[in-house]
Amino acid sequence: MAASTRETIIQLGDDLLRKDGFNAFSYADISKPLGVKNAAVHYHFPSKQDLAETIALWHVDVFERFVQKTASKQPIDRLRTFLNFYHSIHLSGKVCIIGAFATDWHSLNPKVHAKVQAFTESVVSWLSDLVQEGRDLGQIHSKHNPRTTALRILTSIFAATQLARITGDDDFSLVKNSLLDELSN
Amino acid sequence: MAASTRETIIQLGDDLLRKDGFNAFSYADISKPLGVKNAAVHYHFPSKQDLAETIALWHVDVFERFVQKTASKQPIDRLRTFLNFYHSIHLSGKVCIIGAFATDWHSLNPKVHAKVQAFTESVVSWLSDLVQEGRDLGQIHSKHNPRTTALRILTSIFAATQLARITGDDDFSLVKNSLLDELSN
DNA sequence: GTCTATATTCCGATAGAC
DNA sequence: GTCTATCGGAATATAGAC
Repeated sequence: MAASTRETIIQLGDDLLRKDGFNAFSYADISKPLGVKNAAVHYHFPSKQDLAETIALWHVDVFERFVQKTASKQPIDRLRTFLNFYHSIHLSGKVCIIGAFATDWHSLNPKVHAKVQAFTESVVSWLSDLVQEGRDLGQIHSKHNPRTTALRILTSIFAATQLARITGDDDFSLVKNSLLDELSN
Repeated sequence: MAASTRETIIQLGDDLLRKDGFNAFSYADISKPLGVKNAAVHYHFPSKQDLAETIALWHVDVFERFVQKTASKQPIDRLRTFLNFYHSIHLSGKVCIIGAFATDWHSLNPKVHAKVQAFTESVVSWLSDLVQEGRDLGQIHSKHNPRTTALRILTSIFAATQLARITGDDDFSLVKNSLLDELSN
């Protein structure tokens, strides 16, 4: 099925947000590829905050599907899939949405904050469960409590998508591979 | 000694850059506290890119002094001081300059990029040396190569300054303390 | 050398056309 | 329901006053 205008706007907005940052793009950057005037975007998303909120909700959806699709995998394989997903983010020239929202935090209103918080907490929670399960099964090695390990995985890999812009692709791989090496039993 | 106007601009610019992001502040935000018109800032820094470049160079200076001041410490204590420095960044409501520049990367010109790359490489290099030395002295425990461990420390702690905006202060401490726990022998 | 008045462009947003 | 013409304001930057 063809993507609706609304869906296309969300996609373009998400790309711009994660490539350039919330304050670096305008509605004109979204309307131009669509072949309409910038004001047309305001019909679908009255304010830029509304768009940001919808982008956050879209990530909730995507992650929910990711969770379901990987639910039957072994914990260590879920981790591998998670890290591969971040690798694709890096290769596409974007950064993780969590870091993008975090550095633009003070430009976003409370409604956006709430959605981003819910999304982030769901990722941390999912990772914590993965670590706990993996440890119970003897697949994952970690001396910290599950949430702490989850935070260490998440911070390292999402910062790697940022750092690699500065220091190069190799450093992304070093971070990614070291996480797997370290956590695998 | 009283800070020069130029120095004050750099300070204000750095604060705004790390609190709100490069595209979220204007010269008016800098000129207002100084009691002058926004155009006055252009005399000191003709373009915003010039200001960004100078901010990057300022961080090179600060880090150089940090390195010298901590040179006589034991590796594990240097690490502790480094992580405490990031704690103060977090408490002041800012994020690490590396992450701030990284998410705004495509808004910055090649001259800024070069300065940020030099700064970042000096931090990674310093951390790598610290890890290597610490391991030789039996103070630091790490199964990866020094650069990889350095990258894991840096990514985790700078992302923690970002993540904690979303999930709260506790998570910053969890990351920070787990790094020390894990690396200390 | 330092700052102000001003130009130009672009931004987010509203009102209203179709 | 969808998009355009347009507004008010803010952004970066230049030219020139003091």
